[in-house]
Amino acid sequence: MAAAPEEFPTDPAAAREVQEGLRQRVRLEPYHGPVERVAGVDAAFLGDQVVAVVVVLRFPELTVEEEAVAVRPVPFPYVPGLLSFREGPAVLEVFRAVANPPDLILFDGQGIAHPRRLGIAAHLGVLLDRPAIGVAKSRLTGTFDEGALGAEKGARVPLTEAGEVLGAVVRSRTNVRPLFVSPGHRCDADSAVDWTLACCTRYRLPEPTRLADRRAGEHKRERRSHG
DNA sequence: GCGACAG
DNA sequence: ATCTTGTCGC
Repeated sequence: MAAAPEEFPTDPAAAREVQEGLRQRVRLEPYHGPVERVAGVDAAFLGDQVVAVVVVLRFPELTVEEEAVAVRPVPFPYVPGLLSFREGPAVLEVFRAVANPPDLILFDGQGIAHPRRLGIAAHLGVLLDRPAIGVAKSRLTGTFDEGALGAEKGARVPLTEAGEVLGAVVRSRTNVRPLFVSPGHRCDADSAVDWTLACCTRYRLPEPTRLADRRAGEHKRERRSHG
């Protein structure tokens, strides 16, 4: 069954209203697991199509247990702050193909570190009703003390806005650009950072998100050459 | 009015 | 996000 149209409007103004309503369903609380499965989600674009990928890993082994792909037409333009309306429908569809529900989900984007506190990880975390974390490669909103952020892996400094803690800027690897981690749903800033770091090995991106990103690229490549 | 702006 | 090879540096 397709998502109800009112949940994913085609109009930016209506989309912002949906966010204002859903933000009230976000639950910020410590999350201590236990985690047996961690999923990574990512989306890629090919022409007018969205390629959504979810990779489920075993934790703490971080070995791939299953993956799924969904392709759908792009439903919304890219508008800063409304990313989930562009990738959300495809992501929800790909999750319907996942056999074992993951205990935790890592998204490529913001959690509550968003203008209306409903980045893609918060939005989809609520709809999927699962602990979710936003792991973004760059900042959308919020400020942080750049000088206070150490260069060593594990270093972190709070990302705030008007005194509110939105998440943290985290060094996932020594001497690499930091990640912007924020809770999406059913976790808080500290646990979000801890779980994210627990999924980081030798790369800047945590394994779940990194593998989903790689898989999305592979599917695009083969889909581009064939039919 | 002038920037900033996840992917 | 996407168009794209080799190359510099830890």
